[in-house]
Amino acid sequence: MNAISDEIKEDYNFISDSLVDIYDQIMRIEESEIKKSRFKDITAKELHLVHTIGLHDHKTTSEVARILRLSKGTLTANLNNLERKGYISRISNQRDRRIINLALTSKGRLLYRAHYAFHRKLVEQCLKGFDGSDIKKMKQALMNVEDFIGEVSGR
Amino acid sequence: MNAISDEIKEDYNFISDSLVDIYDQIMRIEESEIKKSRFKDITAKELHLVHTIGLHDHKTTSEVARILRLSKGTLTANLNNLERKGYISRISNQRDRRIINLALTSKGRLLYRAHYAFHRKLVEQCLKGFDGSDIKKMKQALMNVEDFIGEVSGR
DNA sequence: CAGAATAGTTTGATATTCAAACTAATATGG
DNA sequence: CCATATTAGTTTGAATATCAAACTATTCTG
Repeated sequence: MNAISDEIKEDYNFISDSLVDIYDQIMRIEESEIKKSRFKDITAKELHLVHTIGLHDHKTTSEVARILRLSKGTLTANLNNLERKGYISRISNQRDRRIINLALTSKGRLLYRAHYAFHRKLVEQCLKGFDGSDIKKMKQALMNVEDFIGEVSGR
Repeated sequence: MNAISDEIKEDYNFISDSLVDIYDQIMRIEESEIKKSRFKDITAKELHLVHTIGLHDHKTTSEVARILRLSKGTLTANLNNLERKGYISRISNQRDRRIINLALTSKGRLLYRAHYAFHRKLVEQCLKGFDGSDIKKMKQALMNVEDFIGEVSGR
C-alpha cells in the first residue's frame, strides 16, 4: 500500500469516526436548543415525530408509524402526549372513518419551523465557504448514502 | 434573489432534509445488520455503548456516562446487561479501588470490529468516485459541524 | 350480506431512564 | 492522624416508553 492510499485510508477513518459521534451530539443539541425556546416540554423524539407529521401532509397514523418504525400502540401513546401538549390534532377522515389524519396545530407549526431553522443553520455552517461544485459533491455523497441505505434495507 | 442563490438555497434545503432523515435510518440499519450476524442480542443503543467503551481504552464508568450523557444509574444497568451477555468486563482498579475500568471481552471486540466495518463500508459507499480534494472537502464539512456543535453546546 | 381485512386504541407486561439514597474508598486540611 | 468532604459506582423506587396482542369500529370483498 503506497503513501497516497494510506492517506486516503486515514481520511476514511477520520470521516468514519467523526460520523459515528456527530449524530448523537446533534440529537442532544437539538433537544437542548429547543428547550431554551418556548417549547420546553418537547423531547428529541417528539421533535422527530413533529417533523415526520410535517406541515401540510395530513398523514395517517399508520403511515407515520411505518415511517418511524414504531408499533401502532407506541405511536398512539406518543400522539396522545403531543395532543395533550397542544402540538398536534387528530382529524377524523370523513371518507373512511377508520382513518385518523394527523396535523400540526399552529403551535406545532411554530415548533416545526424552529426545528427546521436550526437544521438550516447547521447546514449553512457545515458548508461555509463551499462553492457550487463543492455543494454538488455533498449532495452526491448524501445520495450515495441513501442508495446504500436502500440497498442494505432491501429498498 | 437571483437564480444562482436560489439554486444554492434549494441545495441547502435538499441537504438539510436529507440529513434529518438519514441518521435515523442508519441507526436502524446498524441494528438490523448486527442482528443478522452472530450478535443477535444487541440493540443499537448497546452498539453505541460498545463503541464508546472502545477497543483498548479501559475508560471508567463515569467517563463513559459523561460521554454518553447517561446518568450513572442508567449506565450501571446497561453495563449489567452487556456483562451478562458477555460483551464487556469490569476491571477493578488497584490504584483507586472506587474505580471500575471497562473493557470489551473478545466477543465484545468482535462486535466492535463488525460495527466499525459497517461504518467503513458506509463511508466508502458515500465517497465512491471522490478524489483526494473532494475528500478534503468532506473532512472540512465534518469539522465545521463539530465546530458548530462546540459553539452551540458551549464548547 | 357474511366474513375478511384494515385503522386505530387499549391493555398488560417488560424495559429504560432518572434522581436520590446508599456504600465504599480516597482526598483534604486542621 | 483523624474527621470530614468528595468521589465512584450501585441500588432503589418512581415515571416513562415500548411492544405485542386483544379489542372496537369501519370498510372491503366475494
